[in-house]
Amino acid sequence: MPELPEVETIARLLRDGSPGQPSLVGRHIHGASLLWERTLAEPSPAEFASRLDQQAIEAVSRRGKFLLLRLTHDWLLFHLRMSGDLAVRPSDAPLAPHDRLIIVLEGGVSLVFNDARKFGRAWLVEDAGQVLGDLGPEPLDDSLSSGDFYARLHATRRQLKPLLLDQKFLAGLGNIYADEALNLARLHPLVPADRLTFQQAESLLEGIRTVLRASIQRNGASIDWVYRGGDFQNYFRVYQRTGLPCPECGTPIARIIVGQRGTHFCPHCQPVHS
DNA sequence: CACGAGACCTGTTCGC
DNA sequence: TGCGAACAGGTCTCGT
Repeated sequence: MPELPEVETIARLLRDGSPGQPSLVGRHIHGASLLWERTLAEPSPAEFASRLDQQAIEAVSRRGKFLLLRLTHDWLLFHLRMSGDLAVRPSDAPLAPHDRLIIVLEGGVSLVFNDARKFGRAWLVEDAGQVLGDLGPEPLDDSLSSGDFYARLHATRRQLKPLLLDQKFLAGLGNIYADEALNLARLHPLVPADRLTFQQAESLLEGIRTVLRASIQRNGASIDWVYRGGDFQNYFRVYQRTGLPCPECGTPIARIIVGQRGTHFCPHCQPVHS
């Protein structure tokens, strides 16, 4: 589940709370338990426990697919990878399957990191930049102009699909939204980036922003057993719709493998040339 | 520089 | 029903 819209949804939930679910902002940390060692990227478990003590959560935000908690002295960062999830639970709730890290807060609530596949990671660091350093621009940030985007595309000959998945090129897109954005822009996933015209670059940026905004509006997409309450999966045009008719022209959606990732597109609306 | 393969993991679904 | 293969929202590292 976790690409930019899903991480944004979780960040908003943790920051603003929801009916019956308090906000995390302003809460002091009363301890932590690490149930799967490798979930903690840094520091050591012992240092983690001692440094968390006496800090409070000051702010919650997102950068790319990272969830950022600004603490009194440090930053607590999470990356959900494939199956991670963050939720607030009563501190006396029993452990659930796949719980990996629990941060106990004041007021009888805990922040729980649950992750079936164990790919997700948490960092406690003084400087968030040391973890986020290489990330490309935020796609929804107005300071990214179509001129900038065109220039970035023309700096490489890489194929569009793998390029959009590269977090150094642009932060936050994953397999779903890369496919959806290319479809909206009517661009074939294998086209070399430096072959796009200015107009095509513009419409790709437009497609990226359109699909990300639409998904955030629907609280992201929920697939399989990881459920966040979002329903953008009901609005996919190509992702995981192999063989189903293109919403634009009715041509069956094709699936190919690009960079070892399933890639979905309409062979008619997204031709290889022009 | 750019690409592909393999690793890290568990769970679900599909084909025989 | 059973069983193995394929596949899944991500990223890192290594070899060519």
